[in-house]
Amino acid sequence: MSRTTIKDVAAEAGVSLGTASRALSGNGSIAAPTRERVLAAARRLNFVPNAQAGSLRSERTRTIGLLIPDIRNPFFAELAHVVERSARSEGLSVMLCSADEDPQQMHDYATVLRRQRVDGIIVAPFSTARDSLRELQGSGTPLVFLDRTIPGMGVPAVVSDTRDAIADAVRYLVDQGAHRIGYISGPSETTTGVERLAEFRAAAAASGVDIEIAHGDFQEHSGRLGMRSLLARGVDGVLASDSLMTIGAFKECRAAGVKPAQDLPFVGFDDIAPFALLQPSLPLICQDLHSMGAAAVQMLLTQLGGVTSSQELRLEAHLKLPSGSEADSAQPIDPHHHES
Amino acid sequence: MSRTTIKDVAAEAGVSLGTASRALSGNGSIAAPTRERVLAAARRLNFVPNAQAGSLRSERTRTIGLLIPDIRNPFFAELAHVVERSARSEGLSVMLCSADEDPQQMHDYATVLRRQRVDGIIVAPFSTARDSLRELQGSGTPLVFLDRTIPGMGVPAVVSDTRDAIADAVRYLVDQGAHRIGYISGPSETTTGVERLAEFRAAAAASGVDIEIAHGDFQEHSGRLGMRSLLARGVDGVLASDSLMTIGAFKECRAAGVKPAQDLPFVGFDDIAPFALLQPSLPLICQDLHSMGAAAVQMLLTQLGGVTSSQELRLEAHLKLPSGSEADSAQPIDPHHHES
DNA sequence: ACCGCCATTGGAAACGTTTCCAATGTGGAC
DNA sequence: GTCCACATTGGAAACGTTTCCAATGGCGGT
Repeated sequence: MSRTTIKDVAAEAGVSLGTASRALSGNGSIAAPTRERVLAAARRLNFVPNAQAGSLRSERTRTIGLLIPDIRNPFFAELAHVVERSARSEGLSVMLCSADEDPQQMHDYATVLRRQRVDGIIVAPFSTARDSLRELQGSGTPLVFLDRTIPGMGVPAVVSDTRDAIADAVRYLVDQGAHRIGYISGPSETTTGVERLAEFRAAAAASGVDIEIAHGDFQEHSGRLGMRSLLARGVDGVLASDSLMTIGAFKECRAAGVKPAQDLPFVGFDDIAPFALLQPSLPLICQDLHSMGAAAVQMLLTQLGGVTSSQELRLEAHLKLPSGSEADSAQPIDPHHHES
Repeated sequence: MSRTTIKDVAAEAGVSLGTASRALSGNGSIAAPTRERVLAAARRLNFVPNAQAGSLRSERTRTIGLLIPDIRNPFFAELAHVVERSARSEGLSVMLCSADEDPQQMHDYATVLRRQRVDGIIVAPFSTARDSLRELQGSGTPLVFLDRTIPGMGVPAVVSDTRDAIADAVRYLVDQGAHRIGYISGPSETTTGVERLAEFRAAAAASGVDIEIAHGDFQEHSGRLGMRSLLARGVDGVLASDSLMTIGAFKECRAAGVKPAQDLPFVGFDDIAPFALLQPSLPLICQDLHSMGAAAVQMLLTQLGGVTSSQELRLEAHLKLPSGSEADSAQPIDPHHHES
């Protein structure tokens, strides 16, 4: 049993309960020999402190919440991994919540996290979850938005700046001979959905190319439907605006007997591992996931330190073209194996 | 601020603290009108109970730990999602820990979960983490093994039974003309690594075909190395024993100018979404992820109920062949869009 | 030698729930 | 009419830490 409490440790070490606590938590002054004696006793008794009791008194849980739309989305899985590592290295545990792109579920999770009294929350929000998030904000929980944001809430955010990458993508599609570019957009409830669409429109206008828009919801299925609709509208180039819709669009092409990136100029989104299997490889808009996750944790830490800010950090995304296909790069086939 | 406590709610409702608690938690008898009054008061005050305080007294956290090797592995991402959903529907929160296939990290997480006093833990273990897990077990935390197990620990487990699927895969490769089949194995620290290898050996022996083994570690990189080694050894058919190594093996083929499943008969592992993008599509050994995750949660619930068992549930995996490629099935190209 | 400061320690309060126990009231059975 | 069982409620203890406060002792400065 872990029925061992700090009281037992104190007795074993021959000190008072308060002293034992100071030795174990590292707060308050304590003589080195005493600390050693307590630590030894704790080790001997295989003592593991009760986090509930500690948090109750100290009002800090050393735990943060991570509220993402869907862990099955490889983009968010990778992001979750990065956040988790960063947090861990700061001594924070992460409670992961995957809301299935559903505002109601996001609301429920927000309550769970509030009940758990997490020290702070990193969230990729929908605008339709604004009320739930305001509630959290009102309860004093430090928030950081990641990947997406909700303008006007005064919450600091880490997002990608996709303007140039999308412009590059449009230029690339035009170079490939496209005159009528289809775009599969994300939902208007997300800033990524709205902004990327606006950036695409602007870029297309600058290039003087025709466009067709299919409205999607960042799920694979809508990628399929979007591509189906765009094909019916006779586009000769397509840009999908997230990884799952890229997968869906790709599948639909296949079902329609069209080879994306060969028969049909195509640019996908997010550099997730399995895309590297595709032959010929896909042009992709890549986000700097690692920096995003790490930055979000740092921002949250800043807030936990009592500093309130509403800074928005924008990290450049970029267009990544297939290595050898356009003969514009003489790079080796197998540069370095381990991607991390 | 969420400075509102149950005491405030009690005052607002004009009842004692104990009564308020009974009304809110649903334990103990309480008159319906009283309960309504308390609930109304709680709503009015926007009261969210402090989980730490409750757990401290009740010795239950309504939280379980999920300890998996790597959330970036789509197999585990999907599994995590299923577990999370099942747990949530039982009113349990999940604390997700991703150990990067590293026993030391698994040990650290085990301590974190113990400190958090989670009610139980679902874990996909390495045998090298046996000591950490014994410690958990010794502390009285209910455990369930998922995907992998450690024999002899008396911990209930949910695993795939891959014997028949692997035999089918070997037969398939032979049918494709293979005489010397390469196998990329998982690490010997996992039961999945050991058992699948044994099953492969047995199936190959039964088919009278030559084999070559490359030892991997369930990471993409080792899939590459494994495939490289196997190609050098002149195999004419390959089976990779998990999803990440399938990705690695696939990439290596590409780098070597060999088309897997065309030039080289190939069977991969796990039916993860992006594999569906491949053209021609890959024969895959598929596990019943959904049932596995749900069963693990149910098993853990049983244990939380005080029943100790060491039951091992084995769910059949199966070989899934490319739909039309072998002309053995006349199925539509696009059966149903939404996979969940 | 005396005083005061600081480091160290012990003791106890406090955190916000749940749950145990006792007190009260209400209804039915005899 | 009396008594018992039961439902409901109030009050208080308990959970295991952290942290505040006060007490002790040693040490250097004067």
